[in-house]
Amino acid sequence: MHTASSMKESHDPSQNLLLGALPREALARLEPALVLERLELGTVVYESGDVMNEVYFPTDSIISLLYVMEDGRSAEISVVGREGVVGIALFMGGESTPSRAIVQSAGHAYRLKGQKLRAEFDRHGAFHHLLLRYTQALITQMAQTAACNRHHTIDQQLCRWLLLSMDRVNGDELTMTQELIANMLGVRREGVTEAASKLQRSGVIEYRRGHIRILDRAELERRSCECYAVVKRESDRLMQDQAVWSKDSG
Amino acid sequence: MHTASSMKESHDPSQNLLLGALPREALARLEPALVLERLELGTVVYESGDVMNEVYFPTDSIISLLYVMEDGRSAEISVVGREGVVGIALFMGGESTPSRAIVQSAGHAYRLKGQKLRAEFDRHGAFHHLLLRYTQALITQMAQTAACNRHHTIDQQLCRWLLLSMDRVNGDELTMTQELIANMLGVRREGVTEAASKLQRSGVIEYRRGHIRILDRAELERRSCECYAVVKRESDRLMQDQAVWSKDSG
DNA sequence: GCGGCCGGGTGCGGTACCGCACATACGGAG
DNA sequence: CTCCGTATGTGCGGTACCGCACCCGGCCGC
Repeated sequence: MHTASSMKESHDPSQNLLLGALPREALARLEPALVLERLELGTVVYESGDVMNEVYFPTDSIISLLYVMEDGRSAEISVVGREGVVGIALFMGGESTPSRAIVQSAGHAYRLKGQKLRAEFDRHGAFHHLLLRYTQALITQMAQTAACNRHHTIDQQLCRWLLLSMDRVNGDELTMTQELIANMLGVRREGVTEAASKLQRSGVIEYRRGHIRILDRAELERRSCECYAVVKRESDRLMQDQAVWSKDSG
Repeated sequence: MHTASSMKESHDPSQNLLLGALPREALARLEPALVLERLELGTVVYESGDVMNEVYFPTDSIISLLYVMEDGRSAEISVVGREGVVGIALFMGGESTPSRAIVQSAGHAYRLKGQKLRAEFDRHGAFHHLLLRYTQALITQMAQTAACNRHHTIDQQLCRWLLLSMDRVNGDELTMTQELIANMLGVRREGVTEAASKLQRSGVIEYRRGHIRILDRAELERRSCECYAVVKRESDRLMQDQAVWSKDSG
């Protein structure tokens, strides 16, 4: 009874914000091809260089796009939740990317075959418009990550990362180890431990063996680098006028 | 007489590889609207947040996309030369980005009004296809930059950066100060000085007050991190089958 | 040919992070 | 309740880079 997930849940494609922003007709065309899927923590959705055959529209799961270097070190380049879609290379035309997509927080996503995706994309209606705008938001996130990696401390980046995750999950608790976070940020686990215990001592968060609860979100935002706010603002700007398009033809 | 630029030069839109890959009819439609422009070192093509009104197709100039943070520190997130176009937000639908575009190496570019760009883009032919593929290549470059910023040393990154610049310029000489390079990489000028003088002592490059000449490209590639090769390989993959499309309808 | 400016060289102390080694303790499985 | 795997805490020496201060000297303009 400590989480809602033990209760009966209802699922609907429009819980994903991209799908939810589509006009009725467009969503109706896609709906028969959307397959609800449960994604467990750590599942690799795409491996670097794999040819993609489908895309995923998360609802309550979070998927990280991770770069893995030759020596095994890694860095997260962006994170995708209900606001987005994993597998943009399928409509951008590349069929694969050199990054890995891995489930960072267990949950659900709707899977869509590449062929169906492209059929709707190629109608050049709301779906097309929406996916390109989302891609631009994703680009902003990657660019900000690049700059953030260069200039900001682990303390700041941990705050940014917690905020990005919080925005994509229900409730105020995240299920993930510090080791995992370290892999995402591309830093040592001990560095995350230190940063996290500072936050805990200050009463900003509270954690125990793989669970993190946010206690003071405002303070978290204050301690974060500007990168969180910049990405959020730009994402909101790019996605806000979906409503306008939803009224047009699909 | 120390550079070729004092001689009579010929300019043609197809010197830009994206324009050059277009089928005849498509290029013919765009050509009347393409304006050749000379871009001087340091010119700011777009400022962060500016509404874009045109895009630029470089021929022999190089334009850097730079993130500038609140405290003034900066980091290059990608670089665009004759293989690409500056201003993707215009066709992706966002109209602006939070990054600055600045001329990193003087030269020429063809300017195209946003309206004309969109008209051709919205025909959903070769131009549309080509620009989306290019955008994916750009995304790869940004992602690699993010990871590179996290894990690689200044020495490695300087090599990567020199190689990326060399690929976009005619000849074996670059005109740029170490201060400028430092801004691009987001590091101290002294750090670049040290890395560069190591390369000079080893006979890999040779420089004097704002001019860098590459003497041993193979060695430069050896000393670079993997990031250069990864980006190059993926770029080539994404752009190679332009020819296929050029034969189809424009 | 001379002065000044700007690009580059060098040294110094400080810090953030690394890699490693090992201690501790939570909390699920039995 | 006990055991044990694994998540987390901590310390230590090393390094890459930072910010600053200052010098040097090529090169341009007069």
